[in-house]
Amino acid sequence: MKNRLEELRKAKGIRQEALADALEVSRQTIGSLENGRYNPSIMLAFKIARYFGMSIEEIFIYEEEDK
Amino acid sequence: MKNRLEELRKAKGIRQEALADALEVSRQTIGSLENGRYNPSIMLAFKIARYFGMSIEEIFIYEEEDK
DNA sequence: GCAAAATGTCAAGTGCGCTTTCCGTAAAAA
DNA sequence: TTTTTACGGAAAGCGCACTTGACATTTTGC
Repeated sequence: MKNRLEELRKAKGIRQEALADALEVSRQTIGSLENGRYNPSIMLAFKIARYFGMSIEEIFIYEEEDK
Repeated sequence: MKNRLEELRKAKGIRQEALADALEVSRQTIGSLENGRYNPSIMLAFKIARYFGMSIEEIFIYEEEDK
């Protein structure tokens, strides 16, 4: 799964830490999502989508081949 | 988080086991989601949405308060 | 060039999503 | 009544999402 987190965050001109605070998660979680180390839980995905005023599908790109 | 899984599954007239097979998860996972015992991972949410031809937001209803 | 700010990343710990296995119950079929 | 079908639910185990903490590296601004 790919995502547009880094792109969207930079478009807002905020730091990882500020986004983390707004979403009530740790800075490491934001960094890990941006770098694709793991996928968000669905609750966090909803929070992120709401924060950016977009749908989950617009931010997270589902890719078949999973693993 | 609430979801419309049971409603959508019944509208399709299929059993929990058939849905589980289609989504490549166990029957217990479907039952647990329908009864709200836990939330799906975002990968499973994407699979479910694709299976029903709907968006994640149309199937899973995000609710603030939770735990 | 230097210091501070922002990000990358590792390690250890907690909790949950999902699995397999097993048993209980209700309703329909026989 | 007995058997079969569909669902509910619990227990144990595994891996991943997320945390705190610490340190390394890159980027920014003076």
